[in-house]
Amino acid sequence: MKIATWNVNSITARLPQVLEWTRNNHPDVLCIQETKCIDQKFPASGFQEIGYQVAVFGQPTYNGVAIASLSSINDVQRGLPDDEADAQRRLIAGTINNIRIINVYVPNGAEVGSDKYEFKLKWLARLHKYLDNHCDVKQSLVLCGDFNIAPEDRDVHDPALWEGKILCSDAERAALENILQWGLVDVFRKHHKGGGHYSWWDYRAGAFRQNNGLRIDHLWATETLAKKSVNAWIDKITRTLEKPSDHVPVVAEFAD
DNA sequence: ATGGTAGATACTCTA
Repeated sequence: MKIATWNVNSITARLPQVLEWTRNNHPDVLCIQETKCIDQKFPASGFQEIGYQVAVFGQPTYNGVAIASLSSINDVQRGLPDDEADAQRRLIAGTINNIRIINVYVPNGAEVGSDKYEFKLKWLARLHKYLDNHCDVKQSLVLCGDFNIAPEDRDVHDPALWEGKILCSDAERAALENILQWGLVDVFRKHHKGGGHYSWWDYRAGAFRQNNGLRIDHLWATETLAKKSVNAWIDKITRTLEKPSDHVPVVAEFAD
């Protein structure tokens, strides 16, 4: 079972690239963030043509999440249970081959201390509450997506530069650690202990060229599933393509 | 303290 997560920064702008990557890498499940696309316009047929079905939860211009899967997607949930009707669309969950998949696009937070920052911390607390009240830690479960947080300094190209900044602040890291403590394992870190592994590079100031990246896209699993993890990797090559997303796929493989 | 780029939508907002 191969599961991947990728913030594509617009599914319509990235469709040919996403379909080609999916055909070449053939994940069982691809969790997509920042689709920036209403459900009626989601290019579902493109995925169907290569053997995938999709579950989508989008909105115009911003946010939006989707799951593409080779097998059927059951018990789909769109949004957090305590979301307002017009809430930003940042979570979609479904059960595939008896694995509960929770795909999230955590708010960016803009700047430490801003309203958006407070919204981010509250959203993370609500995600934690969702796990507590609606998920089973003993089940095979994956929480993956764009977390918009680098958990530790080894996930940051220049920790001194980023210290206390958005994506790296203590409160964000603490909120993330609380969610991990619910009973999840960072599957990438099971296989790679060192620094220099990033999943996002800013479009600006030649960040990718200088490898000025952060590891903010994650794939976490409950212990039941994590112990079956045989490999995990970040597919950096997609960032070198023409018109790339600013994020690259994170992939994990599990024994059946 | 600010700029750099990209995407969608409508000339601005978000990241």
